[in-house]
Amino acid sequence: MNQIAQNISQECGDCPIRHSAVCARCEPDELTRLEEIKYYRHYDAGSHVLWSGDRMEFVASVVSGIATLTQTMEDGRTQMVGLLLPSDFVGRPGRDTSPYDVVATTDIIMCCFRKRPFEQMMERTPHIAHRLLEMTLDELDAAREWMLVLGRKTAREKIASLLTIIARRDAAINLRAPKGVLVFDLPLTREAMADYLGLTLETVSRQMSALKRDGVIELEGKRHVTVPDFSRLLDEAGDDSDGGMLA
Amino acid sequence: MNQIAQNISQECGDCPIRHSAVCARCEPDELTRLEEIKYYRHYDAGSHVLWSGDRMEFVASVVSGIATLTQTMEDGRTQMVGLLLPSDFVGRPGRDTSPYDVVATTDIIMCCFRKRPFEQMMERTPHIAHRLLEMTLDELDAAREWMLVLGRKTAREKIASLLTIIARRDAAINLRAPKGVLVFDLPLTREAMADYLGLTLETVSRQMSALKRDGVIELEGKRHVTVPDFSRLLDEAGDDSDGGMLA
DNA sequence: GTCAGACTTTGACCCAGATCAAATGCGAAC
DNA sequence: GTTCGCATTTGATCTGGGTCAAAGTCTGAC
Repeated sequence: MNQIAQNISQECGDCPIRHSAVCARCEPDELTRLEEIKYYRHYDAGSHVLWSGDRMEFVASVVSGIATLTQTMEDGRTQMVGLLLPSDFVGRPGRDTSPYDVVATTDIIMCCFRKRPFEQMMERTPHIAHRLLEMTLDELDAAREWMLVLGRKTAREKIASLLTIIARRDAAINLRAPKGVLVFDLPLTREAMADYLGLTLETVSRQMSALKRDGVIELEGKRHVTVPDFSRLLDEAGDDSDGGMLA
Repeated sequence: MNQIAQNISQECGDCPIRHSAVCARCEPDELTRLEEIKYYRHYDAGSHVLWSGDRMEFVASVVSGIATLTQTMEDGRTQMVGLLLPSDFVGRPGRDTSPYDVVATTDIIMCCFRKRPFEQMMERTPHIAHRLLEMTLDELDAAREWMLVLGRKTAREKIASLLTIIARRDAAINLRAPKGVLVFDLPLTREAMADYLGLTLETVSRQMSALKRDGVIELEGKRHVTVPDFSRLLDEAGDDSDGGMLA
């Protein structure tokens, strides 16, 4: 299941998420102190990072890979409430049980900090607290955006909205503007997409087929997606024409 | 429309939200500095505090009354993404246009801070930044809880969930435990409830009638609600039996 | 007291998406 | 290369909640 990660002792200075994670604003000396309390951890695709109700021993940043935050009702209905990408933060200072299941969708590496030392450090270094506030506000905006999707959009618009988000993220990683032709891989199964969108996997599949039939997307295999015209996809998502802006 | 509030110059020390708003953690001297940059503002029921896209000149705390945060699509579909109760915070340091409409549901009084001075003050007083982080994390949890409601619950469960929230809040204000018999007034119209729940007002009305018929609630007029057995209501909401806990 | 207008309830019907069921890939293990 | 298991697609049917329409009901203004 979960092993202590490869002993490639990484230095924060070389870290791929150095400039976007919770440590983004830290000065070199602060980074040094963080390095003392951090450790890496690897999780296999499909394994649980945290179970809802679990005691959390640490907070962490996703270094690589993708994880999901989900809530499940007693009868098994589940709703994804967050998609964790590299640099996203897991856990809440001052709380010690997780209200959500955190599941690795792909193999992931997490940069973990034991909770107590991290909390102490947060009190002493405003750079961390400030960055965490900023990230939390971004997540809150994203959650509210998603409430509109869940509450008011049709199945087709929901799918298009999700594709839009993934396409944007992918473009951002590759330092390209999200417009024109875009190509990316879906990091989620149809079932995970359904859990994100409040749909069934059958409906997800049907709407993917419909978008393909209508030329909004092209599929190669199940996961490899080409968007011939990003603005067309935006229209399908029902978003404001300008497409809004992310942080 | 909006007038500068009654000139009852309030002192922070006597403020009803003194211990739960963004200023909750402030020391007396910090409060003094806040008092210098704050001003009260009154909005009539039904009026807009902010329009989506507006430049925000201030951030603010709700002192009394209820406001809503909503998002609207071009074709008019709207989704409420936040319910602002006394002590809740409006606005985001570091951003200057509102992504949402903020509408006063009842007459409200806001304690406003001009943005620039507030931001400067936040940098100097960690008590404010820390409290704001805490409040934002709570809101994020609430938003995620709401994603489960929007994505996976039936209309009846949605209504019961909303009633649960309002009943809990009301019990908290009156310093009573949320259990047994509860009585409160609905602060929202059927349409606002629908916008919150991702339903139509007709469905809201039908489900309210159904809950009444089934003895889960009693109605006196349209707004005055009696819950004879809170645990029954919790069951209807489909929440975990323990009812979860709020901050 | 009554009138106008907004809010709410109720009914009839319809449809998007759920449910149930069966094929169809498709990759990993042997 | 065959087989097993899983993800996905597709089809048939059902239904919860939406839509359209018509009554109530309440409140505040006069």
